This record gives sequence, structure tokens and C-alpha cells, in this order.
Amino acid sequence: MSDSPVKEAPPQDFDALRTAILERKGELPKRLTQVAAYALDHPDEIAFGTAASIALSANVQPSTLVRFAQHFGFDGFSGLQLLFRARLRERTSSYEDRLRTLEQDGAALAESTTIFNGFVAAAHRSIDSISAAVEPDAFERAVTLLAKAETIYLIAKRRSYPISSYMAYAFGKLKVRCQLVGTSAGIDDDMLAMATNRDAAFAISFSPYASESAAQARMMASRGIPVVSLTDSAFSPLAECSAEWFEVVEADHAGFRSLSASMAFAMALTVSIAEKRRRG
Amino acid sequence: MSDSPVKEAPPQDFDALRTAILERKGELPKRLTQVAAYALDHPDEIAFGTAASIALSANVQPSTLVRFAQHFGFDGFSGLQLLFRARLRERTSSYEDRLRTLEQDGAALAESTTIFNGFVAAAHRSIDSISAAVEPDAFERAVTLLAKAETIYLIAKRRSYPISSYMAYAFGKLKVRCQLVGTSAGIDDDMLAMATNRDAAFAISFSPYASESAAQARMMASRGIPVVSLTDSAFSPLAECSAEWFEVVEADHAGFRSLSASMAFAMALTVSIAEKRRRG
DNA sequence: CCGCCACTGGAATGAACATTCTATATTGAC
DNA sequence: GTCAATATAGAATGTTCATTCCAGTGGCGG
Repeated sequence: MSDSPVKEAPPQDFDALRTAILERKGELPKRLTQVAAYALDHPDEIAFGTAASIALSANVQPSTLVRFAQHFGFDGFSGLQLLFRARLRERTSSYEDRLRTLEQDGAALAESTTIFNGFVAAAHRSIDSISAAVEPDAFERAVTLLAKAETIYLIAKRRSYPISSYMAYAFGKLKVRCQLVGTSAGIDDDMLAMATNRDAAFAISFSPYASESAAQARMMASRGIPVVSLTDSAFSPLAECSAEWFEVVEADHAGFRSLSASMAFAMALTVSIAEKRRRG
Repeated sequence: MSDSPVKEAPPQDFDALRTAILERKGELPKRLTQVAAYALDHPDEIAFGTAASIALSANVQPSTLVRFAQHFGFDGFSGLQLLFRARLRERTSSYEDRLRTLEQDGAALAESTTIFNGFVAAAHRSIDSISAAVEPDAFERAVTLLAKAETIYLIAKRRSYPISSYMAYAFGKLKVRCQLVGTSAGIDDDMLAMATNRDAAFAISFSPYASESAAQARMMASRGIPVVSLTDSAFSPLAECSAEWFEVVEADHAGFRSLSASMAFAMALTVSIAEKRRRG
């Protein structure tokens, strides 16, 4: 009893655990060695399975798993399992742990620095996620579609507007004809009315969706004008009326999103379109 | 009872489920739609969480999750959860070979894919570089300076305009008074003339520098109005007349720059200012 | 205006689960 | 060879969880 409260601290991340296991694997009892080997060989099983199912496939008793976890300082098996799950999550976005370290520093730093670091990390994650989410084939189809349009109509309101306005600027430089919709009040619908089916539209809208943008995109689609869209959820009203649509989930910091990933996407699209045109 | 045993078969993999959800999202009741949106937007949460924890963060009842799963032919929530877990298992590998394609650039890939990858990589580099280049102390001083201004004048033309327009949008949401300069032709100087030394300005300009922006910033400075600026070189005309200035070098791809890093910086600044004000 | 039906929230239920406990087995020392 | 100490198996326990059930609500058609 006298020394049991002196619990050694459990490893905080998967790598630390892995190291600890390898260090101590020589001095571990037979069954625990067995568990150790199984854990390192089948980490996914540990992450998803229940104690019973893991015990079965590792040929040990469930209680052995618990004792194994306790040997490494965890309260029980569940605590250990968390590390295996966290590992799977982070596989996807390697910047998540960096973000966490940044957030931990928070205490000593000025608040503005914390916010800055937060946005930098969020931007990184967003860009990782967009590069995973965009299908090269779909992107190519969207480029083809927009490249053969006579005029590209850019539909965007509110938060999305800065993106379309930069696209309009770049299109101008690249000598691609485009029409920015949503700039000054009132005349939007008149401009859209001039679109023919030799044109195409690119719409951007993030939650909460501006109902106008959705309505305008739908209208274009119903007139046979192909619509490509960028949005943040498969549930966006834009998705259903678009010939091609892309999902970008901007990671947020404290509820605010920077448009970093969307900007990268928009530029890639813009330049790709111009390039495709230039080649005929 | 007569037809309830005729259960429709549940989707067998994540993509099938996703498709099914999107198909039926129109005819789903309110709460189930909410779950559907949450599920597609936060698949990782569903994979790892418990029904209770997921219900909490999706703002529904646990029972709703079960009903949702049953609507799609599963026995219960657990069956649906299996799909989300399977997806995560598979993604580990698919994410890795996505990275591999990113590296073996050019060879067999469509040009648009190369361009896309290029912009993603450029965005990453830009953000890395800005997080290294911005001095926390200078950032803090800039925030302090702008936070105590009555009105913040945002000066930006051309390529920088999308950034300032997003800042203006965010400031609006955050109830910080600001004035966007450079929007419609002609009245800029009149607006700036109204600025007092209780105000402040934030100017953005990248090479090739719009001479107007530089002139306007200089004019503000000469009237004792503090100017903070974001630019891409120490030789920028903005640097010399600014109380604080920051350098962001957007990595370019094929000569075109996305504004990813500038956007992250702008949002960090905007939110920091609002936060500082809120605290008094 | 009334009654029906689908939807929803919340509590009740029962199953699955991790953990603990105890009897038994194994190991190593003297 | 015997004893002590540690490890292990398997049953018992108490908790957490998904699921079910029921009452209340709102909307729609008669």
C-alpha cells in the first residue's frame, strides 16, 4: 500500500508508449510479452476492438489486457486504448499534434500569439484536408468544363466573396472572360439572365449558406448552364445542382475560419483553366 | 407487422452509405437531416465516439442516432458505426499513396493535378514561412495599436483587395468599426480625409505595388495616424511609413500566388483585435 | 375544428463491457 | 523438496452504453 499511490505517469502519445514497450519487453512476464507483441503488430485491432475481442484474438484473458495497461501506468485498458485511437486520427492530419503543442504553450504567451499560432495550424490542417479530399479526376473534369465556357460566372456572397473576387482578378490577368456576380446590389439577376448555355458558372458558398447563391446556382443549372461549386459540406444546397462540386472543410480556430485552403483551391482552378485554354 | 420484416439491406461500405445519405437527404425529417450533416462533416467523431458523446456534439438525442441508423437499414447505431471505423482503417493506406502521387509529380498525371498539387505545396510553404517570419512581439504591438483605434481603415488594391474585403466582413461580424478603402473608384481619398488620429490604418500591398496604396498609407502616416502593414518585401514603400509591418512571402506556383498565408495572417490579426477589445 | 400520424425528447431497460477479485498454477530460491 | 512470491485464468461485479419504449408535440388532411 505504501508505494502503490506513487503511480508512474502513463505515456502521453503512441510513440512514447511504443518506446516504453520496447524498453521493457525483456522484463515482462510471459503473457504480458504476448500482449505487447500483439499490440505492436495489430495496433488497429486495439484501437477498434473491445477488450474481449482483442483478448480472444491475442489468446489471452481480458484481465491480462488490463494488467498490461496498468503495468504501463494507465488506470485500465481503456486509457491505453485512447492512445491507439488518437494515433489513427492523427494519421489523417499530421498537424493536429502540432496544433496541440501550440495550444499547450498558450499559457505563457500573449493571447495574440496563441491566436496567430492557432490560425497557422488551422491553415495547415485545412490544406492537408483539401489535398486529400479533391479527386484528381473530378478536378480535371471541372477544369475542362469551365475552360470551354465563353464566360465564367462567379457566384459568391459574404464570406466566399473574397475568393471569387481574387479569381476575377486573376482571370482578368489571364485574359479569361468572367463575370463576378454578387458585387453590387440588384443587378445580379440581370447579369445572370444574359448567360447562355455556352457559358458556365462557378459558385462558392459556405455554411450558413446564402440563399441567394443557392437560388442563382439552381437557376443556372435549370437553364442548362453547367455549374461547378466549392462548398463545405455534402449537404450544401450547391452540391445537388452542380455538375461537379468540391468539399473543403476549413479548420477553424475559435470558430473563425480563414480561407487559406479555399484560396489555394481557387488559384489552382483558375490557373488550370487558363492553362487548358492556352493549349487549345 | 406484415411488412416490417422486409428490411432494406444496409449499405455495405462507407461510400455506399454516403451516397444513400445524399440521395435521401431531402426526404429526411429535421433531426435526421441534422445527424446526416454531422455524420458527413465529422466522420472521425462517429468512428470513435460513443452514441452519447456524438449525440451531445451533434445536438441531438442518442435515440435519434439509433433511429437514423435504422432509417438506413442498420439494426442499430453500432452497425452504422462499423462503416465509419472501416473507413478509417482503409484511409490510413489510401492517404499514404496519395502522398506518393504528390511526390512523383508530373509523369503520368493530368496537368490540372500537377497544378493543384503545386498550389497545395506552395500554400504549405507560405504558411510555414509566415509562422517563422512574424515576431510575436511585433504582432502583439500591432494588435494593441489597432485595437484602440476608433475606426480601422483598410487600404488595399488589386491582389490584396480580397484579403481586406474578408477582414471587413469579419470585422463587421465582430462589431469592430472599419472602413474598406479601395472599393469603388474615386471616393477613397474623401473617406481617408475623415480619419482622425484616434483611428488607425491597416494597409496591404504586394509587388508590383499599387502606387495609390502607398500614397494613401504615407498620407495617413503624415497626419499622425498609425499605419500597420502587410507586404512582401522590406523594400516595399509601405514598410517605411508604417509603425509596424509584416513580411509575408507567398510561395508561388508557376508565377501565381495564392493568398493562403496572407489570409491566415489577416484572420489572426482580425480576431486578435476583436479579442483585445472585448477584454477592454 | 378535430383526429390522425410522424417526429421528437427523455427516461427505462437490459446487454455488453472493463475491471476487480479469488483460487490456482508457475516460477525461483533456499 | 518445500516454501514464498508472482503470474494467470476465469468467474463476479459494477459501470457504461446502445437500445427500446412511451408520452408529448406539431403538422396535415378530413
